Amino acid sequence: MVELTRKQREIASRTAEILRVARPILLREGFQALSMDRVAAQMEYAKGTIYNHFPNKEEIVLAMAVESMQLRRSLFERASRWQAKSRIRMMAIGVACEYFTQNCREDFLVEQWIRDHSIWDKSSEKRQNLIRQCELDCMGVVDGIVQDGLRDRELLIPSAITPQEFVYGFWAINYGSQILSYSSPSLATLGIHSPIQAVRMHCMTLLNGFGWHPQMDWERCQAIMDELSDGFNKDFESICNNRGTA
Amino acid sequence: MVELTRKQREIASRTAEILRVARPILLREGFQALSMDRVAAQMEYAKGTIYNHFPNKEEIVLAMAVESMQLRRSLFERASRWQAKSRIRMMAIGVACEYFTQNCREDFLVEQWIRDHSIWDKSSEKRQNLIRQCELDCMGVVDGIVQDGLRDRELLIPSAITPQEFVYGFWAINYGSQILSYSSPSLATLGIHSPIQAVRMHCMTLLNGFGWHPQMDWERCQAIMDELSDGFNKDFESICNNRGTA
DNA sequence: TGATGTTTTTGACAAACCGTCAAAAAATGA
DNA sequence: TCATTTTTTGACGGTTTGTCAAAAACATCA
Repeated sequence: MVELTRKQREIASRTAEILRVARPILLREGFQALSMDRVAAQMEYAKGTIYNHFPNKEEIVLAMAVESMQLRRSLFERASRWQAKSRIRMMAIGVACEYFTQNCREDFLVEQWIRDHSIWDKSSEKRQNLIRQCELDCMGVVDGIVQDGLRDRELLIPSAITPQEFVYGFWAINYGSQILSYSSPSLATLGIHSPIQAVRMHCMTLLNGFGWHPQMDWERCQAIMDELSDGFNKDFESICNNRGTA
Repeated sequence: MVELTRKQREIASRTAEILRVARPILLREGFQALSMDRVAAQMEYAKGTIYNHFPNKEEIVLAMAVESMQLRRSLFERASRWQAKSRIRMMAIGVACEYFTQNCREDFLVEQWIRDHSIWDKSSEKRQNLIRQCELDCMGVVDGIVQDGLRDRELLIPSAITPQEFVYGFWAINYGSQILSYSSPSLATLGIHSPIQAVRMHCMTLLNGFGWHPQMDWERCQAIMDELSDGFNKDFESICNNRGTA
């Protein structure tokens, strides 16, 4: 049953179309403004048809989030394949995070919604698992780099924490920074003009502090990060454009 | 006009009562479940009366957030008054964060809602400013500690970032961790069993990495954090209980 | 081609919610 | 006591959600 009838393909493509229509509504006007009526009207279908694709609007949001997190995972995987010492590859993940927040802003924002329990709980187990899997995969990619660092004796993690908890710190600082820089009422007023530079500096200090070789100073760190940015830009772009094809 | 009539006092106290009723609905069932009808029914008032207190439900959420952020500010201020070297006082802020997340879980969750633009934008300027002020104050408290560290030459911040951006890193890691540990689908599955310990470790490494004296190892760090916890517990508790009196 | 059965689409419908406002009720004060 | 002000009420118009029987479109086969 690999063959799909014309009708079936039509339906499948409409699922994607719904997400395409729903996305700007969610992003620009929030979850409340995203109504089934409105999506239906905009697509010139009856409301019932939309309900054939998604049982409720929460599920639409989760479906969008799956796409976004799969994109993030792709960027992480690409970054992790960089041919360099483990620490540089770890920094490459940071570059992927920066890229994601800056160039895939909409996807980053969509990711936020899944943290809302009332949205999460109304969604199907199937999509919840897809998201869990993505999160697991992302953690796995970074954990792989850490494991390489440990194996090559370029890094030594204190016995008080697990490698995953080590990763968690970077996750938290990046994630926290992204949320704050998006939603905090005017960081500039608080004296924070370049949150991205600040996070770079903190990550460098952390990596140095944990003794991950090669150690480096700010100048060298910036040079490497910029080099990584250049190296990835084209690849990242094509990943962003070709997504959904897999 | 300092004197309030009985009626006026009645009305004022009802505002607080509304928040008391609305809070568990918001926390347990989310923003959508929080309806004016329901609050009114539960308080045995007509809906119009609730609208006399708040022009919409967004404003109720922001009012709750103001309370929560004022509590956070109080905890920060208390922590910052600890008589010790600047670095230890910085760690005291970390303890306040831990306390807030663990013992004032509901307040922490309420804080989240203000990051939702559709809620923020519908609220009154007055409450928005109250929240901005709280955030500014919190930053100010921590910045004060950093300034003391700089003045006493116990800390030297790289010229590439501002003192506020230095603070930002700690804000981000704590904030990010709180959000992740609350909403990430099962951190334990990812191998993260003690997010709080992990954050402690990362903060210690950061503070050491920036050369903030006195430098310390994990054992010493834990000892100090535990001591701070003990020192604050009673004060924090009474702050939590007496809030709203100011 | 046309008759028959299946799948898909449709939009009217009940229930719930938001925010308004004129009228009713309560409080105030002379 | 009665006139004036303040507060409360709940019915109302306009939306939204999710359902479901009927209509339309499609597939299959004689």
